[in-house]
Amino acid sequence: MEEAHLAPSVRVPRQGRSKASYERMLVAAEELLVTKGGEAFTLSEVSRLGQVSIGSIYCRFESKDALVQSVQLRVLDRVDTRMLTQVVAAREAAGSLLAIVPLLVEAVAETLREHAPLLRPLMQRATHDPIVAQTGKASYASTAAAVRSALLAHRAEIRQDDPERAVDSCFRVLYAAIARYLGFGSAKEAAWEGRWDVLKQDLGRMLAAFLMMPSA
Amino acid sequence: MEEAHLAPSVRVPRQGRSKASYERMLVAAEELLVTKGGEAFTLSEVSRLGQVSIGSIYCRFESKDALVQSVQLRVLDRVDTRMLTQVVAAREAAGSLLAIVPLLVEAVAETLREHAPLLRPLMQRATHDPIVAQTGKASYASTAAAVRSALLAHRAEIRQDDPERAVDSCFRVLYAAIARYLGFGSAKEAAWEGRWDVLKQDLGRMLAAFLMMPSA
Amino acid sequence: MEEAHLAPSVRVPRQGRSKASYERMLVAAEELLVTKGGEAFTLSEVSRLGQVSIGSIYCRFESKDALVQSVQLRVLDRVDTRMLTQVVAAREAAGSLLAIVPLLVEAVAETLREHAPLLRPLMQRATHDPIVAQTGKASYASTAAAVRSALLAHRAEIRQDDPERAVDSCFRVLYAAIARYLGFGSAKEAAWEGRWDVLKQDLGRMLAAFLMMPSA
Amino acid sequence: MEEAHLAPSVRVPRQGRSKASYERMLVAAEELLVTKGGEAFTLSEVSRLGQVSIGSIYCRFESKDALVQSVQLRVLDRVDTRMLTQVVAAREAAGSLLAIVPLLVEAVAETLREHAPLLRPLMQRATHDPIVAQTGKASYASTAAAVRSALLAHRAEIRQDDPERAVDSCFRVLYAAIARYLGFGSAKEAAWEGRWDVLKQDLGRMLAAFLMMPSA
DNA sequence: TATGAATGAGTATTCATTCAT
DNA sequence: GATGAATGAATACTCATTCAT
Repeated sequence: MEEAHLAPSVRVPRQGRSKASYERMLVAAEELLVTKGGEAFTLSEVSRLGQVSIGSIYCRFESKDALVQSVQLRVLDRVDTRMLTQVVAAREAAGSLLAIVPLLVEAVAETLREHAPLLRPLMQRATHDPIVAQTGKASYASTAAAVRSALLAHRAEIRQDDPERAVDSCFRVLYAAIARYLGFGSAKEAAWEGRWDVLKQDLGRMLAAFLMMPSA
Repeated sequence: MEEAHLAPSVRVPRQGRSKASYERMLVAAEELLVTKGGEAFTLSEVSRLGQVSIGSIYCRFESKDALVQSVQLRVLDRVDTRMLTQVVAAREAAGSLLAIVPLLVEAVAETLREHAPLLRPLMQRATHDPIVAQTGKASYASTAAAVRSALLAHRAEIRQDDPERAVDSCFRVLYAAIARYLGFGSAKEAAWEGRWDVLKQDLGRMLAAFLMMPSA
Repeated sequence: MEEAHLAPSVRVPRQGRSKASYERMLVAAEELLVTKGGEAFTLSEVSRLGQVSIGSIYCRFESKDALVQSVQLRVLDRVDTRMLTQVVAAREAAGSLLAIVPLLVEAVAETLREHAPLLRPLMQRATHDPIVAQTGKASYASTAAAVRSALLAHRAEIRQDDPERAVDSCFRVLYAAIARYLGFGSAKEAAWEGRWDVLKQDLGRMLAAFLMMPSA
Repeated sequence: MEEAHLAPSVRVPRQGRSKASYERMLVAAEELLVTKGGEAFTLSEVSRLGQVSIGSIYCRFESKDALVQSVQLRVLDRVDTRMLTQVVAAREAAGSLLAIVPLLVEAVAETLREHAPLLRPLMQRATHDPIVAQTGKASYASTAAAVRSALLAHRAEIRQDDPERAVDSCFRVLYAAIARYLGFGSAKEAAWEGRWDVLKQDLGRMLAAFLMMPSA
C-alpha cells in the first residue's frame, strides 16, 4: 500500500503512555464505526468510549476525517494481509485452473465477509471522503493483483484470446458480486440473505466457464 | 411497484400554479441530489433553487425524507419503464439464448448508466433511510423478474441443472458488476473508467458460458 | 357579562349555511382545547376537524386568539347560567346560614367540576391573553356576586363584624380551593385525588364556622 | 426534596471560570422566566443575556427543559428553606393553636409572595413539563408536612373528630387561597389587589374557627 | 364569500473544532 | 502534552397569517 501518499496527518507516538491512549482512540473509533455506522458517530463518543480527551484526539489527528483515515489504514492492513495469505494458500493448494477458481472465490468471499462490519461503514465514508476512497482503491488493487496473478499461473488453460483481460474481468465481477451481497456502500440489506453458498458456487462456475471457453 | 405501501406522505396538487411549484421542488431536489450528493443537500437549497418557500415544501411533504422518497419514486418510475422497454425489446430481437444474453447485458447496463447520476445518491441515502432502501429493492426486484423471465424464455438451451437458480445468479452478478462500475453506493469513482465496453462484453460472455455449460 | 367590552372581533353570520360552518369552527376549537390543551392546538387542526377552510376562520375571526376568545364566551355563558341556576336553587332550598353554606359549596364545586375540561385550558391561555383573563374575571365576578348575595340573605346570622367582607372572603377561599383541586391553570394534577368529598365537606364546615364565629 | 429522582441531567462545574458561566446561564434563565413568562423565553435570549454561547448551554444542560428544571431546583431550594425556617419560627413563637394559626398563615403567605415572580412562571411550565410538575409537588408536600406538624403540635386543642384530616384540609385551603391570590398558574392578575392583609386575616380566622369548632 | 397554497421568521438542537488552563 | 469547556454556524421543522384564485 502506498502509505506515503495516503497516510493522513498523524503523529504516531512511540512512548508507552501515549501509545496506549493513541491505541484507544483508534479502537474506539473502529467500534463506533461498526455500531453507529459510517456517518453517525461523533468525536465526543470516541472521547468517551476511548477514555481520551477530545483535545488528545486533535493532538494526534488533524481532523475527524484524519482519524477515520487512520482507522481505515489499520483495517485495510489486516484485510490485505489476510487476503494475500488466503490467495497464496489457494494458489498452493490448486494444481489446475478448474481447481483454483473456486478456491479464489472462497478466499475473496470469506475474507471480505470476515471484515464486512468495518468495510461497510468505510465504503460509506468513501462517498464523501476522497482519501478514504483512494485508500480503498489501493487495497482493491492489491487484491486484484494477487488474484490475477494466481489465475495467470494457469495461463495455459485459459482459452480466452486475451488472458490478462479475461482474468481482470473475472476479478471485477467476483469482487462486485461479493461486495454487493455484503452490502458494501449500500446498507446491510443483503440482496441474497441465506444464499451465500449458492452465490459462491455459481460465481465459481461462471468464472471457470468463462475462462475455459474459447473466445470465438 | 407497490406505490400504496411505499408512497411517502405527499399531497399532489392538480391545479396549474400549485402543480408548477410542486414540480419545481422535485426538480430542484433532483438536481441537488445530483450535484451535492445524497447527504449534503439542505431544504434551504431546495427552497432557493426551486424558488419555493420552505413552508411550501412542508405543505407538500411531511419531511425532508419524504421529499427524497418522492424524488426516488419519480426516478425509479422512469428507470423501471425504460428498463422494461429495453428488456422486452431484447427479448423480441433475439432468437436464442446466445443472442439474448448480450442484449440483456446491454439493456441493463445502459439503462442504469443513463440514470446513474440520480441512482448513485439515492443508493447512498438508502443507507440511512429504510423506505428508500425498500423502494430501491422493489425496483431491483422488478428488473430481476423481467430479466429472469427473458432468459427463461430460452430455458431449453440452459444446460445448468437448475435453470431458475442459474438465471437468478446471472442477474445478480450482472447487476452487481454494472452497479459497482457505476459507483452506486460507493462514489463516482468508476472502477473501470474507459473499459465500459470490455465490462459489458466479458459479462455477456461469462453469463452465456455459465448458462450453456453443463452442471457437472 | 360585559360582552360589549370583551367580545372579540367577530362577524357572526345569520344565514343557515354560514351559521353552520361558524358553529363547526367553534365546536372544533372547543374540542381541541380539551384534547390538545390550551397552547398546543393549531388552526389547521381546527380547519380539519371542523371541516372549514382556514380562510373561512379568518373570515370570521381576526386571529387565533379571537377564535379562542369566542369559544370562551360561549363556554362561560354556559358556566354562568348553570352556576346562577344552582346558586338560586341553593338559596331557595335553604332556610338558614348553616343550611345554605354546604349547598353553595356544592353548587360552585360541581358546576366548576362539570366544566373543568374546558375551564382548565382557558385558564391556561389567560396567562398569555389578557382578554381571556379579563373575560374570566368577569365570569368569576358574576359568580361571586351571586354567592355573596345568597349568603347575605342570611346576614342576621353572620356574627362577623363586617358581613360583606366576611362573605367576600368566603367566596374567594371557596373558589380558590375548588379551582386548585381541579387543576385550573396548573395542570390536571389534582392535589387531592379521591378526596373530593372531603374537600367539599371541610370547606363547608370552615366557611360556616368562620361566618358564625364572633369577630373578637 | 428527592433530588436524586428529579434532578435534571446537568454537569455542574467546580472550577471558577466554568462555574461563573454556569451561574450566568441560570441567572439569565431565571430573569427571563420572570420578565418573559414561563413559555416565551428562548435559548437565544438566555445566550445573549447570560453572555454564554448556545453550545455552552447544551454543554451543561440536555435540553431547554433541563435548564428550566435546574432553575426550578434552585428556586424551590430557596423557597423550601425559607418556608421551613418561617414555619419553625412560628411554631416556637406560639403557645396555642389560636396563636399559631395566624403565624402559619403569615409564614406561608409571605414566603410564597416573596418568591411569586419565579413561582408563577414555573407553575405555568408545570402544565407542559411533568418533571417541573412533580418537583413542584414535592416542594408543596414538604411545606404541607411542616405546616401540618406545626398544627398537630396543638392537637389537644383541635376539636374536629379527625385532627389529621382537619389539619390537612387547612393547609390545602390556605395554600390554594394564597396561590390563587398571587396568580400562580393563572397570570399576574391578582384577584384581590390591595386586600392582601384582609385575605391573610380572614384565612387565619377561618382556619382557627374550623379547627376549634366541634365536628358535630 | 370561500378556499387552501404559500410564506418565512423563529425555535431547539448538533457537533467539529479551538484554546485557555 | 493533555484537557474539556466553549464556540456558533448550520439544520430541520412549525404555524399564524396572507392573498390570488
